[in-house]
Amino acid sequence: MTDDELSSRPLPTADDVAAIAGVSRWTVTRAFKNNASISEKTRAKVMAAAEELGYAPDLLASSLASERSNLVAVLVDDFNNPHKLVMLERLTTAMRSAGLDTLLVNTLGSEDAQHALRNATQRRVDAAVLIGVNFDDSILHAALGARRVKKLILFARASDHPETISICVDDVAAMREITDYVIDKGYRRPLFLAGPDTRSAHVFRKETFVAHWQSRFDVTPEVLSVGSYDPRRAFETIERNLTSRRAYPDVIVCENDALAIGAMDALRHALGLRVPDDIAVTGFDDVPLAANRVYDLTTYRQPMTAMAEALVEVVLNRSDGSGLCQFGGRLVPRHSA
Amino acid sequence: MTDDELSSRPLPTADDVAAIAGVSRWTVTRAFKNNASISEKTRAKVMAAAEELGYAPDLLASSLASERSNLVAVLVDDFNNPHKLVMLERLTTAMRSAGLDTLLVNTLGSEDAQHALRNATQRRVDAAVLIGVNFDDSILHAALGARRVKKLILFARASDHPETISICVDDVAAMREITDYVIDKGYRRPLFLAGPDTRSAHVFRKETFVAHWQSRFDVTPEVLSVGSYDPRRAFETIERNLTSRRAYPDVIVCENDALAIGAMDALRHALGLRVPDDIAVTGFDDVPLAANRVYDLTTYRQPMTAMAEALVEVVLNRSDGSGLCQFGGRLVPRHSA
DNA sequence: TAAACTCTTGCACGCGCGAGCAAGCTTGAC
DNA sequence: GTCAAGCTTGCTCGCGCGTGCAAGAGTTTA
Repeated sequence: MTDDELSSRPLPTADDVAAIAGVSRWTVTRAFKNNASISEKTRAKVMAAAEELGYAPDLLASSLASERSNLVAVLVDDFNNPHKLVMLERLTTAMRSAGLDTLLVNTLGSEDAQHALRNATQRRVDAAVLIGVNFDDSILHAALGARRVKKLILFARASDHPETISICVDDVAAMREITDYVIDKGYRRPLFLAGPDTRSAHVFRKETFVAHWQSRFDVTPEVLSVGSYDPRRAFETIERNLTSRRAYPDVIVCENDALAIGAMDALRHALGLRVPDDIAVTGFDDVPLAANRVYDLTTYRQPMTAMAEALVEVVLNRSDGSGLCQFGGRLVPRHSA
Repeated sequence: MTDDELSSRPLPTADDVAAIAGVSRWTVTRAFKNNASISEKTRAKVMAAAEELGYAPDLLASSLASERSNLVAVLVDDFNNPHKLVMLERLTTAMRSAGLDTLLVNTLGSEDAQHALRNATQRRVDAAVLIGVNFDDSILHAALGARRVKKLILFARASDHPETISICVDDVAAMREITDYVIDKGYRRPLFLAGPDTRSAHVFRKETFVAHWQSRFDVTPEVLSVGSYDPRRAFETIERNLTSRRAYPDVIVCENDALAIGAMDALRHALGLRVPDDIAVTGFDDVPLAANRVYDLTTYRQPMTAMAEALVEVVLNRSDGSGLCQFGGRLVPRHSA
């Protein structure tokens, strides 16, 4: 058959396949479904006919007729952090091998999350995954209150909201490990560099660091807030804050790698200091750039693949989503601290 | 009404809204459609009822009933290049404001593109956008031959395939501009660092550079191939290739920023050279990191926003997709060359 | 005031498939 | 050979909305 014939022909449906295979339409449906009650012989017959026609089930019609769409919305509000790309890669990989498709939703600024969420639910997504940073209580409430989204999952972020499912590392354990590492290395004048000040959906790294350091030395470590995870703003914050000082900290513990990289750049290029000789730096996430010899950043790697797989389990209802904030990661010691 | 009431109730349909507004279901549909034949008065009435119920049209059912899904698949095969994040951000922004949703498809390695494409078409996407690098002829043929995808768009990449739509900068003009810039700066011993060797869907930067340099000096510049856009591999390639040399090039012209950054790292940290004093470097793309003071990379910025908007026009059939590979970008001179 | 026109509204039918039940078939024990 | 039990297959009805046409309402012109 020629291209022209193909182009003018509508896509084959289950009826077409059924006609060729000599079975009913519903048998065709069963052939494409796991655990369906169908004999191997007829399934083979159906598959052969499907192959011949180039048939593939219409997921749209399937979603409409059933309660499952196998579509998951992933909402992202921060495209500046390269770590998001790593997350997207892991998530899409895990989801695709489980037959789940990804609807990527850009929340276009913090005020837009509600629209984004509504938009996603109009496509009947089975779940919405938030991998952004600026999602606060009002958004969670709106999303859950209206019941427009079946499942709300926070990825790599904790939440105390009871109807939300969080999948993340045990931030407390992780940050304690970093703190102890820094202390073991002999640093005693720390500065904690924090990101945005979100409320319910956030990380507990700052609080943990402060508390743990206090418990070890009975002094409250200094905290500096950048307001976002933008490396450029971290650069400016460090530059502005440190230039007028008489005494520098000896280590800057950062809430994530984006901040750490901005901080290192500021230390070296704005203040003319050496890392780690003058001031050490630690991060969190282990972004690709952290392994770069320029930065060689001591950081903490989250078990992203395992977390993505856990997310799939939750979406498929094979997990109730409890106890998913206890993932253990791995401290990656490098040269920066 | 309580949360419980809401949770047990199915989502409102157009029928529910119609009942409250005292109109027919089709009038409700019209109220949500632009350019529909409906009076302002009834539209207001419908909207009030919809607001009351929290109704939003079901895009799934809408897609099934019509020939448009307002869904666009974006296929990505390379999550290592941070530039992809910029593209995704621009694309999703432009598409969402045009009412198009994004299906993010990870092609999971080069052999998987066909499955990915089929997967996308099962959701009736209006178009498939390829922003990867490893899409070659066989994939384009399979996709177009089976007619399973209505529109195949290559973003930021040229193609000579007649049934494919390319949206990209004029690589020839861009690369000539870079070449002339490098020449004007006085560099005379160039090395071109190329990425993967894809066939039909690729950039013409290498060819243009070679041809243009030849036309200026009548000598063929040296070309080194990395095989991918991975900065680490660029690092290794440069390190391995330059260490055993007696004479260095005075400028390395890279096919994109990822390569340029890997090359700069190798020059500085593996070979102990200074950039640009010993060897200058240029890139292409203007990734966020290029503006970092550590790299301060001379590069070329593609008009990503305009390109994303052009893509939307193509998807919405407001453009036939011709002449979309003539976008003009901007050379961004920085310190690296 | 009637005719002609435009704008607005309602409706039959279909998009492709799934849940759940009922009928047909096979198998094995008696 | 008979009947119950299990397995396999077919089918009715519906998911929520769009297309295209026809009827109704409103407006203008002669």
